[in-house]
Amino acid sequence: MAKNITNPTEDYSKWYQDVIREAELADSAPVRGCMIIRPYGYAIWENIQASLDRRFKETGHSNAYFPLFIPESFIQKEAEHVEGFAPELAVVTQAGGKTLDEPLVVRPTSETIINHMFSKWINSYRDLPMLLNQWANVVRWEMRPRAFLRTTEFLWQEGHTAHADEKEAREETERMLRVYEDFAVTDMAMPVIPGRKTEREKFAGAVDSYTIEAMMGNGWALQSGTSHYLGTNFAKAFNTLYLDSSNQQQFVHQTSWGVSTRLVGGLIMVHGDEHGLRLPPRLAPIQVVIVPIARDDEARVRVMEAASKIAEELRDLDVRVELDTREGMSPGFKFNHWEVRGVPLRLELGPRDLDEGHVMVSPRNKPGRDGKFTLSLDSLTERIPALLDEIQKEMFNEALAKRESRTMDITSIDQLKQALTDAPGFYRVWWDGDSEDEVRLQSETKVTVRCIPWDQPGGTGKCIVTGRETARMVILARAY
RNA sequence: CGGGGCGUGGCGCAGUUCGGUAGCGCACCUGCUUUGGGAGCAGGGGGUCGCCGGUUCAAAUCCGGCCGCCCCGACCA
Repeated sequence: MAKNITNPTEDYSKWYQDVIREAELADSAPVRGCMIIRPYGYAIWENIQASLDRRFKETGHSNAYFPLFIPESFIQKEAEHVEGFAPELAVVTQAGGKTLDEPLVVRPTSETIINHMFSKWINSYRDLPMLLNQWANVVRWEMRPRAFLRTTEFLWQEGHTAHADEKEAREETERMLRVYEDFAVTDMAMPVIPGRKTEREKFAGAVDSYTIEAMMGNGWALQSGTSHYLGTNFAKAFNTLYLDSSNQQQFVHQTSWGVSTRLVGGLIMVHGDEHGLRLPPRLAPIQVVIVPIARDDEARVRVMEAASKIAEELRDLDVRVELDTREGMSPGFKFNHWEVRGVPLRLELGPRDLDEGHVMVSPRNKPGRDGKFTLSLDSLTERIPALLDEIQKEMFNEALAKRESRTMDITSIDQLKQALTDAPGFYRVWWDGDSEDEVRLQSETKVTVRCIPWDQPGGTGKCIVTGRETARMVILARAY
């Protein structure tokens, strides 16, 4: 097995950290909970950004940038918002050698500062909808940091929109969750369950929160993206008003939505295996790596020439190719090097292959000798892009099959407890409980209501906690 | 904040019980031989042993204090 990587079945948390280290995705920082995102990890994030940014623009949003520092009083203007965020704020009280008159909060999210500006910019219904997004870093002083999944400072995008009425704002909320769903499925090859959050799990300050929930390799859930209908809560706190066509003052209806570098953690845990990282081709910084194999100088010249030509031809097709020209390393070492880093396709090219007019192809999702096959040199430009598409689909199907095999229908608390030890995963249950029931369930079993899926099975059943007949099915799981 | 563990070259660790002036594996550098699944040999560089204080002829080791990190839990994207 892979050196230096704990088997995921043995210790999942350790495996996760091992993969991050060995694939050189991130390193720990001198400040607790903070993380250095290394070039390879950052390249994945850049691909995530590029793909999402395109989708945001396609749905009419523009990027802007709001400041890192927010007056402390802003946070306090919306009651639920303060309550939710106060415990995890980093606050600057000293600057420029003086104690500040008003402390500055390092943004945990930007609803307040954005509303402050919206209230200045929005005057008329003609100014609406206002559709903004920003790529930024935020800080939340969480108690329990985990690389990528919950770091003190993290990178994300936060969309903030203002609309004339509830209907339009709710459509936006749903639209953006669908954008996240499509991104997760199409680019991350990560199946997700879109749905609504319960009262207890929703965003501090929102009327309704929606989420996409993904299952990680250990059966736990990862909240992978959220979209909130904020109603007029922030508009009221910040007086964000517009004049409608009949000259009446109205509060705007707002949304906010975000995904973060947490997605990189999701990518690791949905697809990673005992050999390390596996990246879906659409997000892989390197989609194809060519490992040249040469015994002597003469062979080296021949092989390098052929390899360079292949690399060039594939690059012309916008395939992200790396030619591993490093010398003095055995092919085996290189194979492992790229496997740990999750490169979807590896081409091995030596004198023998050249003589026979082909390359050896090793797809990362079928590691080892058994998964290898040959492709003729003249078929590469046609086959490689197609293969990348196939791998993308296979990875999604594999992840979906895994999730389905670990999703069960549960009808009682006892059955739930049994399932938690036997088969950690997602549990579909009928649910008519309230926040208190959720708290009780969590303290008893550690699971939480991940979401009320949009896709409901229909029919009714007995609620797992109250015993009442209900038409609402929810997903329970342990969560990161 | 509660529970557990750990601080010794870049990484992983041994040495601490019983004080004697720091070692192993990997990585790194040089050379030669190698190269189809993590190459071999030879040579080499790198550590005030988390910090402060104490005991002692002598402290990684003993004593006192402090700091930090990791894991598990409550909180959370």
